[in-house]
Amino acid sequence: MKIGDMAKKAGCKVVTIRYYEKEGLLLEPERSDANYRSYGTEALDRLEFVLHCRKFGMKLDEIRALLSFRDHPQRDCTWVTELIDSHIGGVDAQIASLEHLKTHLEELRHRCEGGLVGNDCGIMRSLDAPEVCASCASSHASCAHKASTSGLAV
Amino acid sequence: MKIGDMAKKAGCKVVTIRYYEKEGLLLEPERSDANYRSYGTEALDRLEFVLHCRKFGMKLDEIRALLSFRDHPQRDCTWVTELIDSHIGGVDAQIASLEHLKTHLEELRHRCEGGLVGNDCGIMRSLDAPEVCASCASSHASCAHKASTSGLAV
DNA sequence: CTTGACTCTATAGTAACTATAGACATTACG
DNA sequence: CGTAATGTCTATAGTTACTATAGAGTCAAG
Repeated sequence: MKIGDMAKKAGCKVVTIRYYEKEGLLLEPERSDANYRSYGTEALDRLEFVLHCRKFGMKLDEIRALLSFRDHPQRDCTWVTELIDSHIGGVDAQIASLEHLKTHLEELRHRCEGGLVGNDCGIMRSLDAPEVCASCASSHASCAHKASTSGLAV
Repeated sequence: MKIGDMAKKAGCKVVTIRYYEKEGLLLEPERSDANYRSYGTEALDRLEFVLHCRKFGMKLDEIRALLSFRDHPQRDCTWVTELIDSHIGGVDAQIASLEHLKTHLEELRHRCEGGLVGNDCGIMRSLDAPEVCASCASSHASCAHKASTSGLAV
């Protein structure tokens, strides 16, 4: 199986496979006479594992750890459940933060119903000096987590 | 006002100010004899405008456009409301995607209640070959938007 | 046999910073 | 007044998970 075939089967791009290989997530495959990568079904399984993990929002570092666990299953997989738990927590925090942001954006949106002159636009004025909302001023509950990529879907 | 003072007043880091300057969001300030940046209140206002926009999740490119609108207010600010609207849409999509991801993570989490042996861990098995969920298989509704930074809070 | 599709490597770019290094300036303390 | 801590300067590299590009070699179909 050549790299393009595997990409098609796994539903990812060719460059992604090469990238994962360079990152050490995928093993270096055999090469053909023409130096083309040649894969078997095990390599495809491994790639799909990685892609599934990505869909669950895991970072490459975390996937690296999961792969080594997959390669050498130890006694206890407690840390795997902890990883998932912490992911759920992170997703919760992101959702909360986005909900909060949304209320602010909607508030901002209602400052201007369009067509107003620029130097009297309510939105622009609000961007100059927005009111502080209670939950923004007092707590940092919704600001707790770091920015991270989202937009992953299963 | 030196750069550190302004950073303190605006609540951002010194490096961020220098970065925004290099990106053309902030004007190049006067310099002291020792080549230190020296700012007035206008510079602080502009910085705060930028930071407010960032809290609303806007990209530096968008802020650049808003700044030039701020500098030269034209007749019509319709595009500002459109910008906000599209941001609200983006946030909605992100929330939907994260909610969807969360259900999958929770589903995954329940595969293993901890303490199981690695090579029979339900989570690991699911990562090898997860079931396809209806909304994942059929539609790409929740996968529509690109990954982007979130975690912004006002 | 040539044309188009596929593969290879290496490098640079993306977004919005963060971190580091090395040098100079200023401020506080004793 | 000296010195040590802090603040400022520039330039460069690193972060994440890819994406894009260039230039060259390989393969399959007509």
